[in-house]
Amino acid sequence: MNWNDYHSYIEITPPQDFTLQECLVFLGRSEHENLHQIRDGYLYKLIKIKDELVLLKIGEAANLIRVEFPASAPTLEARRKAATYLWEWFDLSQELEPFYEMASSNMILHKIVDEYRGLRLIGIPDLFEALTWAILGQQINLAFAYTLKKRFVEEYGESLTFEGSTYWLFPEYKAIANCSIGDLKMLQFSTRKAEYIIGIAQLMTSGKIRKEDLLHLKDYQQIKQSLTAIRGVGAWTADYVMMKCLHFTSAFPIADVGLHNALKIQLGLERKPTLEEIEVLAKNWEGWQAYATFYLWRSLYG
DNA sequence: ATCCAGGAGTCCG
DNA sequence: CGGACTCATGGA
Repeated sequence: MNWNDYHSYIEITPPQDFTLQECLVFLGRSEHENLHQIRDGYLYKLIKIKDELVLLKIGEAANLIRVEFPASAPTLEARRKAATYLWEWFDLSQELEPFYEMASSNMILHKIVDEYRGLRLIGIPDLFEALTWAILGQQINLAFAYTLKKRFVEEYGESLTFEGSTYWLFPEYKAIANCSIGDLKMLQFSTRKAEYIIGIAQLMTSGKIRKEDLLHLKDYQQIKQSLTAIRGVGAWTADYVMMKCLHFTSAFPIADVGLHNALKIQLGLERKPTLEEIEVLAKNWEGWQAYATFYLWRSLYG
């Protein structure tokens, strides 16, 4: 991780193949998003560092990522954690050349990697958030999923108001472990979604699911099995979480409806492709299925 | 009104 | 193991 500390702000030197603007386009895809804001070309994000809410203002300065701390003077630890957070959020450890190399000769991918070059797989570093967001999105349209998330965040998350704008933090699992099914049903969660999410909050509170433990397993299949053993987590959710939270570039949520729609459009099909057809199409994506999927999702947002 | 949505669990043979 | 059924409700 390459960053410079100027005490009141920091600058991160991104790796090759990084374009902040492309990442901001993806982050700005939904009007309903309340876990970050984009204004005047700057990205605002609230994070928590040792019980303290820290607002980040992220922008570009001469090909560097500059992070300012508009709401309060940052401690050294806050500056370090901010750099670490951004490095993970934007997946800056990844070397994308092999992906672009593969994609350049791929019938489906070559056009979109050219168009969105520099886009990184925007992650969800917090495991509880990744799991919860995936479960919220199961089998309902995305607009409604965002509505549910907004209610959930604004009911159980912490917030900071600065210069007239309110910034939200995703709820912590400890705060949700004590919820009843009825509490979440009041937000229009289905019984199933409420059960799954409270169950996961309880598993995490008791230490039975931890991101570090999953990452230590290393092996793709072991981690996927550990995840799908959780009630409410099927193959799609496990791959989604491995892709967005655990940084597995080979994770592949092959049953994803958004992926199907993107492939249908890219290929000019009358219908969505079948799973068997997708397996054939993705034959050469080996090792980069997550990035291929992510770029295809991006293609759905104009 | 009708169909679909960034699925998962359960049951049945 | 593979397929059908159930959940559950907003959006287009």
